[in-house]
Amino acid sequence: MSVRYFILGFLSQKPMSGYDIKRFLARFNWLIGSPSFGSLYPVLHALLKDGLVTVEAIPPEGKRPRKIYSITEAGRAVLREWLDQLAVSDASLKAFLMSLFLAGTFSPAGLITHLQHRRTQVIDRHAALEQSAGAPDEEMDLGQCLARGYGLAIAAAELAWLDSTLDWLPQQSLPMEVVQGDGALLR
Amino acid sequence: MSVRYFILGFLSQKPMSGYDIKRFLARFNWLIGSPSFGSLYPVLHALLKDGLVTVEAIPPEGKRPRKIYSITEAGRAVLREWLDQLAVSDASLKAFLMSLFLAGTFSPAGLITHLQHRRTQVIDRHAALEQSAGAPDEEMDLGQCLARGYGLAIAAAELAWLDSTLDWLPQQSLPMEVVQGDGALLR
DNA sequence: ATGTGCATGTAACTGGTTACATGATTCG
DNA sequence: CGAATCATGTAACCAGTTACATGCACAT
Repeated sequence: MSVRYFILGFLSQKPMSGYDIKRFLARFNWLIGSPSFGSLYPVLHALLKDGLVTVEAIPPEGKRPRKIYSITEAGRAVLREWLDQLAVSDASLKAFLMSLFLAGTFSPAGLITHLQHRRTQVIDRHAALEQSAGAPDEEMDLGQCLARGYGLAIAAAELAWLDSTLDWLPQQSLPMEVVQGDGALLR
Repeated sequence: MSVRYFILGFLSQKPMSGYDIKRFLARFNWLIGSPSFGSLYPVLHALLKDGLVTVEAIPPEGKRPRKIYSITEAGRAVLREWLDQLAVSDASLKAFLMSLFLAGTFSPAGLITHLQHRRTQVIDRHAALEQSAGAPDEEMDLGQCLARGYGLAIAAAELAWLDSTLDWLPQQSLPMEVVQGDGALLR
């Protein structure tokens, strides 16, 4: 049920309609895929029933009203919980990109920790893939060879991006809120 | 039903057991995920029922027999059909990596065409993502900014890999069993 | 002898898709 | 005026996961 938390995350940024969320995600369709309306709207209804979001039908100047959803405090708590568990798990590319979208809900320090954690994961995977050629008993055909090279390239690119972002980020987050004293990851 | 064709593709390389396929795919778990046994074995049974594969219980030196599956001619035809349709569709990263695994089932010329087609797709997506900053009416928060940069980095890396592979591939005279061992192959 | 890895399998569940239905609005 | 886009929704269906069950082999 990852769509649930993903929606929750978008709504934590600003109130949106279901259609807005879909349209926004379409841009990253190739990387992570975007949920269909057939899953989006029911999830929205479920979130509403659970009290994690609220609706408001806003008629924009004589137009047909759009249903704008807003996250509640309970919703924020649930989202925070999910992010915490995501940070420690060995996340897929999809899950990580999701967490990136929600960067705004992290504290500055928490975000940096999150990226650093991801960095060690990527390094591990890159090393594992590189080693996979060393197994001499197992022959690699063209397909395995290409797939391995592709994976290595993606991992290397993500590592480079993480490094440059981790370098750039501290300068950006200075004007933001001060880190919480108790070491909590999230704002 | 992508697992079906994926399995078919692996079996087109060489006969394997279900366990073999799972173990092999685990390496790329972070990129594309690997199917669980709960889906793997039933699919294998279905393929068998449809006559796309055959089984042979091979007892390795007094050990308990393993079920080795082999692809049939009908299976090869189905796989080819799937690959054809995949090549023209706007494939996700996952589907593309799948097709890479099956590079051996392409003709040399067909593989190059496939990669070139992918290349234009990646260029388009990169351009689309880059443009998404230009929209002045829509403000980008930190999360959208990071996600966009991440997507751009991945796309750029894939493009670079495609270029170098397309450059390297034609020199590889004859198809199938290529090199084993050293990782400098795809550099 | 007991635990861990190999190896195969099944049943229940569910998250998500496909396909369909509706209506209002905007554009050529 | 008709087509396309915006916008929301429902129901059937299915792929794939989780959880469980089985049994052999091998090491500690």
